[in-house]
Amino acid sequence: MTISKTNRLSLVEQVVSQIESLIESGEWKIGNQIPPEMDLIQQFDVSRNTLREAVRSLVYAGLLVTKQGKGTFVRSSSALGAAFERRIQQSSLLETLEVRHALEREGAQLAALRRNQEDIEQLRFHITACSKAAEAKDIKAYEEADIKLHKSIMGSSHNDLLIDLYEHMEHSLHESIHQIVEMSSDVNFHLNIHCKLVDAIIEQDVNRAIETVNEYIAQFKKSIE
Amino acid sequence: MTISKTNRLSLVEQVVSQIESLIESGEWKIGNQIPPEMDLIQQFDVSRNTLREAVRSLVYAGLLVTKQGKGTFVRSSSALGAAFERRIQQSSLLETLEVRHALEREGAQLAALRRNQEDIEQLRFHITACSKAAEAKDIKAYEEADIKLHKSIMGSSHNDLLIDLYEHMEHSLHESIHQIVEMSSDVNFHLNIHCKLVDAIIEQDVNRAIETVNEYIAQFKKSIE
DNA sequence: AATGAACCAATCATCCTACAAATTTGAGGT
DNA sequence: ACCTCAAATTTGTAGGATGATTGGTTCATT
Repeated sequence: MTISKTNRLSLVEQVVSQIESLIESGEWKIGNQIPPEMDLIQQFDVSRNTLREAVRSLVYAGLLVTKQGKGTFVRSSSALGAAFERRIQQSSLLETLEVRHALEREGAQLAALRRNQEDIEQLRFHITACSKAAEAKDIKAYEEADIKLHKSIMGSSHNDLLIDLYEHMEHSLHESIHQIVEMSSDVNFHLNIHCKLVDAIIEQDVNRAIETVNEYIAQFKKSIE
Repeated sequence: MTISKTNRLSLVEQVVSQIESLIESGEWKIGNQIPPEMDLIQQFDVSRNTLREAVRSLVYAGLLVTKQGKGTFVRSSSALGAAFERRIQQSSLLETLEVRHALEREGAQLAALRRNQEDIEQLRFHITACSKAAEAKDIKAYEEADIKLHKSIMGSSHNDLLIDLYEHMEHSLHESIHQIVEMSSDVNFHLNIHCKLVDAIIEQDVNRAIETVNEYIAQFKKSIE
């Protein structure tokens, strides 16, 4: 016995797979509207039910989003995001922060090792934006710039899986950054630590980069106790 | 403005949500068969299409699995698993290893801080199992014991989100552990490092725990270069 | 010309019936 | 006891009909 068990893919699974390919290959670009159901029914040569089950699966996974009366649009090219965000919502702030610590520490370490000239320019640009926003006391702008800086650091790690995971903690990031900026009346302290981190990454000082991440995560932790 | 945008949930989304609750609450246990479509149609008072779209979404997410002619069964209680595994499959071994590093470093740190008496017993049990398997030169048993040890360490962190993420790297874990055990003819070195890590966690020596993780991950990295 | 009401077209959402395919069950014959 | 095959159960696929939402068009009123 023990012949291949799940050898046959259902029609729905085949359609799902094809749509995934279309999205990943960039043929269906993020933000764009995909053809209406009727067209896809003909394109894939399946019934409406089959197509809808496939599309609905990808909507749940976060790759597509449907808007009644308007159409269906490509939302993301990775199914990891929606699941991760859903899971994060069920977690405490502390748990999420610790996972952030895990990802940011690794990200900072790798960034210090691998950052190239382009990364350095990006980092300098975003840290300058943070600085300006802090000077102008524009809290909202500071938060925005801070998030972009964090993403830019993560991007300098050149590890797509890590980047992907971090990307989808953005909502949680917003929350915690907002909280910390509100609580600590001293934005400059926050800014200083980030400067230190960017310096360490640019100078490829791995240990200092890691220690700096540890430092500001510890600060966060204290503030939510 | 900022009036509620997506205030209305579609029927399918409502059914999905209800099924998720049934699974998470344990009312539908993992491995068990769920009621047939016809029963669910009556239970949720929706059409077959609507119900099927909901079920199909959860199948894609990895929570359910359907078998034509037999029924639908609960596969997992977390949607993160399937998405994460799918994403990992597209990643290189190096990328995955670095994410493992991120999670294991954080896990070890938190374990050293939070391990309780029960954790200590678990850790001792699994490290002993590793030891015995190494003595008996039973590679397969060693790999099994090693994975259980790693999970046990992660469990000692008492961070459910971290545990959940790590849980679903198991397949990747298998691969890399197999590879490292095969390559390094010296299993004792591998075992020793793990003993050191467990010791550090039991003694609540945070820095040594982190350094030990760094040490064996660096070893892994060398081996796949 | 500006406004707004009524209408229309496109698109997704839901429901319905029917049949196909896979699996299990059980009746009936040997 | 064993085999055969039909029936029942369950998921898979097809196709049609109607409702709901959105966006745009037309057109009369001001």
